[in-house]
Amino acid sequence: MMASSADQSQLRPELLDTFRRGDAWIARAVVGNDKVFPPGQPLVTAGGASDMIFRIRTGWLVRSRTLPDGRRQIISLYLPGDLVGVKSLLFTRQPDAIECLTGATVGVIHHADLHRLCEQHCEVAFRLMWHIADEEFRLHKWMISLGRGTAEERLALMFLDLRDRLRRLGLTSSESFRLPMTQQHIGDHLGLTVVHVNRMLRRFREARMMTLKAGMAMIHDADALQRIAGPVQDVFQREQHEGGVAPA
Amino acid sequence: MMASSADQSQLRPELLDTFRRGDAWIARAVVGNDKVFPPGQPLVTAGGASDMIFRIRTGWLVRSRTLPDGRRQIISLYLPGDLVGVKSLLFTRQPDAIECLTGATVGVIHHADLHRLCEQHCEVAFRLMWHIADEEFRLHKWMISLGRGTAEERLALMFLDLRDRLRRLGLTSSESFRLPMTQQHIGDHLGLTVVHVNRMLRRFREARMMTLKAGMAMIHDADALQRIAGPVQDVFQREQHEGGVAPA
DNA sequence: CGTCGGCTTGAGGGAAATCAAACGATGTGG
DNA sequence: CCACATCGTTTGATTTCCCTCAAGCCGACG
Repeated sequence: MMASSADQSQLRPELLDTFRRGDAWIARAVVGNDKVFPPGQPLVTAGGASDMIFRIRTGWLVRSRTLPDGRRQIISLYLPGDLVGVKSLLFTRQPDAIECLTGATVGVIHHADLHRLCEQHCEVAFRLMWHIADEEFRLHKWMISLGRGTAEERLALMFLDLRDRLRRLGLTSSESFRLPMTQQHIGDHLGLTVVHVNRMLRRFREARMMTLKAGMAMIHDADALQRIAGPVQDVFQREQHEGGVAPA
Repeated sequence: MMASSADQSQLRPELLDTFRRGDAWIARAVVGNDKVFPPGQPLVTAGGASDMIFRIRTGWLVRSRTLPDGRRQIISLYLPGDLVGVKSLLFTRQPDAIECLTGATVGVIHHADLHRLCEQHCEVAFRLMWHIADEEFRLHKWMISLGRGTAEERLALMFLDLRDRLRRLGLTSSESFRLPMTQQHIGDHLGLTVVHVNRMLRRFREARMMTLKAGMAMIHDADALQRIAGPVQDVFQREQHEGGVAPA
């Protein structure tokens, strides 16, 4: 069974069991409703409506918004195990597009079924609420990075964050992982241009901190990345590294 | 009765009634539990725990995060009618500080009471879920602004957004409103330095678009601001102004 | 009257954007 | 099999937006 991100989060321990049961109900509901999407395929288009939510089995999705003049912001990345589109339960339309970064297989649940499930098992509603809260939690983190971080800090933070997320999911145990994003994607996520992302990556490479090549990210010196990202991380992330990074 | 932001949002109409009932229960629960805080007083400190949530009666609150080197990001602004700290129901600790921008009176509900209320009336749980979803919705909007907007765009967007929020709450009907933020606050919210905020404000003033003086914001040319903010607004906001801003 | 917080303005520097072009893979069709 | 088109990456030169540093100003307040 795939580990859930709740295990490592700040979820109140007394709620963990409720969480797990809700999750299990949802997992059961999507069995047999898998859909396969090719890379680049939109699941939801900007300004459109939707009557289903998704649970990713394999592949990466992104939520993004594109401005009329072409500027684009990738708001969040979704990995296997994530629920996607939960807010569409509440809102008629939504201004973001959700699309595949890689080929992806996702389980589909229609709103009607989910509503029924919520009524029958209130842990499901709880699970959905937790999902939204967790996503917001993550957004807070990125707000700091976007608003106050330098290009280096944003990059370092992103790589460490992805490594940790993938580890938690058991999708990698080493310091290297598959990263199915072009440098353009990375720029759109971090609010930088491709050109500048490229330059910063070169700097990381030359400092032997990490390499990004052929869709593979390899972290050579996690401590160094950690030192760069440290200032823009939140209290909890910093606490985990307190022992390793001794202050002068 | 104060208008709620759900009225103008994309909340599914069939849920509006549920929303209102949940809101009413919460409103009833806070009666008589008012607390008064002076300006600058923290309600929740970064890294701390909390066993209560708040509903603002009067005054402004901010959620902010401060980095060890002094950089600061104001993540969100809370106005009268807003619920604050709802996510603390789910998480043990949280990395943000929540504090008063002005003197404020807030209704307090303890987690225990809220839990009971949720069990008795499931509309309450729904109301809480909507709150989190709505806040996330708003964060998405700011991500674009922070990641891809210019200083002018961010400022214009903020003023228009605040004006609209205050109008919806019935706290202003004109183009001017009380803005209890220093330019430092504004900078911390938009990811800019005070100095640069000041320069951009001067530019707005010299272009006779808007003035900020003695804690009062006065919008003189809303269309012009709208033209500046337009590109970084979401589809829905733009649609509202389509008629007014004819394309060339 | 002095000081303190917030506002304002100037001068200079730096981080990231823009503009432009070349390069390397990968794929495709003649 | 090679011409060539496409897509992503890489690098250089230049510009611009915003930051930093610094100082003066204004009103509030003890």
